[in-house]
Amino acid sequence: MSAIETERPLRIGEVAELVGTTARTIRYYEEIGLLPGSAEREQGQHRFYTQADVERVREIVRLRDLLGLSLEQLSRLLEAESARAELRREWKLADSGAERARILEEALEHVGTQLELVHGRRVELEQLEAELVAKRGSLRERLAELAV
Amino acid sequence: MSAIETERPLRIGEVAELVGTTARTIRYYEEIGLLPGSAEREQGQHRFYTQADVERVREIVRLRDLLGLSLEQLSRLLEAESARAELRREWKLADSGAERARILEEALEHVGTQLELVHGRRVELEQLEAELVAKRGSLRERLAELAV
DNA sequence: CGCTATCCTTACGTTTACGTAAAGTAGAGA
DNA sequence: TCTCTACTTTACGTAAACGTAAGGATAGCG
Repeated sequence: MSAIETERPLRIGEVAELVGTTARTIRYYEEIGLLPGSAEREQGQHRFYTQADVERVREIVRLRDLLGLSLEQLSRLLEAESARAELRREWKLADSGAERARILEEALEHVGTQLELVHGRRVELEQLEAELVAKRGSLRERLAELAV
Repeated sequence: MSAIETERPLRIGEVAELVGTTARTIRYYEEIGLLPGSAEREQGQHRFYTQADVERVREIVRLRDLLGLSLEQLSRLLEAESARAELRREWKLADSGAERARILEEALEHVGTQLELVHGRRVELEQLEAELVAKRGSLRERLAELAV
């Protein structure tokens, strides 16, 4: 998986295609603060993205599709990610172990929040699936009984 | 769970409260064909619901919240339910075993469709959950390493 | 039979999550 | 340096899923 090319910057259209969405959507997500939007970009200049950015967009789309949250709720849930990006920067500057521990603990909490939500959803779906399986079983039974 | 009272007909407001939604939503679902809407009701008369109707609404809301489908997609998925209600009526008239077998088989297929979708969703969520658990694990590890 | 709460229909309003069009600009390659 | 494509911003459009308000009718109770 290592790179032939050294992180060629991607344009918004390429990112969109890679992720399976549209440029408009990516701009929109930036507009509402779901995506960061590089600070050193001035009016009119093109947006450029790294591979990490692509991953981020991918994750957002994934969560959007899997959990049924509004983008605002998703935004709050992803303070996690936004914060983690921020923390990664801080990480490099932090020298004391205590500093680093604090950063890791925050990250842990964020992941915990996400996990709770995802776990809850999964359990609900599992429950529903079980009920459907049961229903199917009973139908099959009745069908078998008819075939005596 | 047996009844003190014999199926008192419910009004739309009661149903809404029981399910945790609004009367408007129930009317809307009827409007777009997601809910049947009793045929023998004339212009201006109140809607009345049975306990079975409540269950149906509950299931719709549940599916709406758990799967991220549009109401139209949900509608198609629930041809299942609508059809099954219809089939239940037919059931009482059907005398030949072959007839009954056909009805059961159709029901089975509908349940199968739903199950496929729900199962797929669950697997995706499970995958996501696993990834999050892994992430948490790695964070914990790094945190422990700091504390040596 | 009258009262009142809840319902009815009709219709316009609202939010979310983008789509789409227009007019102009940036940037990679020849 | 020119050119062409993919980008930029601005702004209006839209579909889905209801919310809400108005004006009037119904159903159960006393």
